[in-house]
Amino acid sequence: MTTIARTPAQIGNALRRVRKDKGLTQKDVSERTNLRIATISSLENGDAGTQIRTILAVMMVLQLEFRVAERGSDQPSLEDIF
Amino acid sequence: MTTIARTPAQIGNALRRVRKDKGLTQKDVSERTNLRIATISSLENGDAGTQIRTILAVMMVLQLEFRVAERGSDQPSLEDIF
DNA sequence: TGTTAATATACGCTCTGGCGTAAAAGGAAT
DNA sequence: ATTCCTTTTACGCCAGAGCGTATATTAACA
Repeated sequence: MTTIARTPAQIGNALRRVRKDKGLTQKDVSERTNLRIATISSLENGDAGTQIRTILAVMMVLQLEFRVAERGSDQPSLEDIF
Repeated sequence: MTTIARTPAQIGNALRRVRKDKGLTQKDVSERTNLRIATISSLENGDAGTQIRTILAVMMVLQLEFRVAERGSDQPSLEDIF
């Protein structure tokens, strides 16, 4: 699954969804990143001031990565083709 | 084009490349985002402390978006299929 | 090689992110 | 309802991001 994220809120929502899908709590992520639970909460709630190092640390733990893509270039999925 | 960005440096490089491809200077981006040139420079050089609002503002101007993707899920390109 | 554009750095300032810590509020069960 | 887990919020603190401004440094290129 790949989700578009153009706003801090969209990033936060995406990370929260993945975290829950993986059965992890904010505390789990907190421990594995050495970030405060409050920081994870803030990020998931779309705080625009969150530093990129913080987001990337959480994404690392969730085994996620960013892809920088041109806006509007729709991502063709295999389902769209076959 | 879609580039993977797992580190602040990779994000900075991707944004710099796209900016130049579009024939824009840091000053151009600076004016359109109301961010200082110094901030753009810092971001492009991979400052891990850059805030997500700053990165997203620049990406907006460059008509870029993030995609949150599972690490290791290779992005199949049409060329790979046909 | 000298001029101009572009990028990188620096200084003082204000604001706030994340820290440590703690408490409050929500949620999901029995 | 109460217990337990999870998430949110709060407070004082320090470090640093981005601001305004200005000056280096580097890059192009006549």
